[in-house]
Amino acid sequence: MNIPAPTIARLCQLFQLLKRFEREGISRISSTGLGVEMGVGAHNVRKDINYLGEVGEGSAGYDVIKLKQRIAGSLDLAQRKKICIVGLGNLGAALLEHHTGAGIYEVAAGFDASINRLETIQTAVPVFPAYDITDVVKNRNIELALIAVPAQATQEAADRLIAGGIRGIINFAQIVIKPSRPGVIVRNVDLDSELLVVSAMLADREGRRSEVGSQQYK
Amino acid sequence: MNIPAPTIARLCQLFQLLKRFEREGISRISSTGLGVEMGVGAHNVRKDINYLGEVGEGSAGYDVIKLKQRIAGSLDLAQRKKICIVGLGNLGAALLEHHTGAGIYEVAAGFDASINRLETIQTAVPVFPAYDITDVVKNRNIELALIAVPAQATQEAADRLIAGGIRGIINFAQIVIKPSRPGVIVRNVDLDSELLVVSAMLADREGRRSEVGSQQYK
DNA sequence: TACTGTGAAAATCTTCACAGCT
DNA sequence: AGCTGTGAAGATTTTCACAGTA
Repeated sequence: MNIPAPTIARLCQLFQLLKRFEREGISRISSTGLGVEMGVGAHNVRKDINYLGEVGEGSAGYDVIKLKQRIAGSLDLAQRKKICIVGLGNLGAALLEHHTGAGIYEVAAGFDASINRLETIQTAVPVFPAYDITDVVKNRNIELALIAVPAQATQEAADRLIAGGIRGIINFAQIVIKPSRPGVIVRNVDLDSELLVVSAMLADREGRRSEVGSQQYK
Repeated sequence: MNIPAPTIARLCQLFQLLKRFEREGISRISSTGLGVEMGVGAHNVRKDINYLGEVGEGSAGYDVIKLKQRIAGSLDLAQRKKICIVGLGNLGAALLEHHTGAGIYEVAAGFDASINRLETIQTAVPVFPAYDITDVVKNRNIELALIAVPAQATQEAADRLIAGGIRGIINFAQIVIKPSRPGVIVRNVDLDSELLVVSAMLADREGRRSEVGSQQYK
């Protein structure tokens, strides 16, 4: 309980990395090695792992499988979760396929407001009209949702999902969802904003801003 | 120079929000109003804006247009940037369309390793084989790239982009890119990890972890 | 010897409180 | 009166340094 959010994010990244090591047959790895692979310092890796209690073996680094299981156990990552995708436009449809084979999640449903879209889409995932969101989420015990609808439809989609008992949402629209029930975790992944952020960081780091205003940074 | 990264991210979000206000005909807004819309405190909004120097007018909140222009000027967000997309699978192809109409960026090229894919894809964006990445990026002055290729092909794609002079990369694969030249900004947007993070936060916040190990959090 | 685990220091980021402007 | 701008306090996160262990 109460692991800092950045640590949680890095532990998830670490979890994925350990799965790769397992596939590649690497069975033991040091914090330094992990740090290189994750792009963070070895200190940071050890500190993060330390939130889970002791795992390493004194001198010989971490056992890949044990560490992976420890993270999965602590963060409830062991069993597949059911997810759904709301909005089956270009992005939503791509997500539908993208995640099917991943192994971490089962895509249990797709939703779209357009009946026409539901009839023409080619997919093995069962799809439903948007007005069924609440019922389907409830009846199939879907835990997580990806929302890939136009900005102005996002809040309503979220409300329906939450009414059905959804526990977490990843939102691809450039609008902030106001959860109608507390405890729902929302993460925003706005592609346009990501591009802006990269541009802005370049401008800031290089001091290449245009001189529209007169004020300087303090 | 030297604006904190979280502030840069929020300023970009703010920039998008102001564009929406402009479309909706809202011309003036207070820090409180902005905070509600962005899901952060009014203090935070003022502090962020303050990095740009003075903008507000003492008593009456911020002028939407002026504030937007100030952000654009300081963060070099005013003119469209050229971007490209590497990897035209489900996700890459969706991104190709997703961004075409956004207005912030011009999608100047797409790349894929499969010639067959290049011949069959339907798009108005010019597409090229992967081995042309370096030349096309250089000749067309493309500044930013989205990488949506399989994990094992990611580093090579990045190397080619960087050789062509790319300045920023958004990476959709679950692998950390090691830039072959300093100064390139890389942001990772791994969809699987995002889902894991949401799961993990739920587990952590609710103390619902399974008792695989014996240790507790400290 | 090579590595982890962890308290403490440092850096970063957020929140507060209130002076100052319109 | 209502709102911004900002130094200072507070909280959080990262980095460090080194004791402890196999």
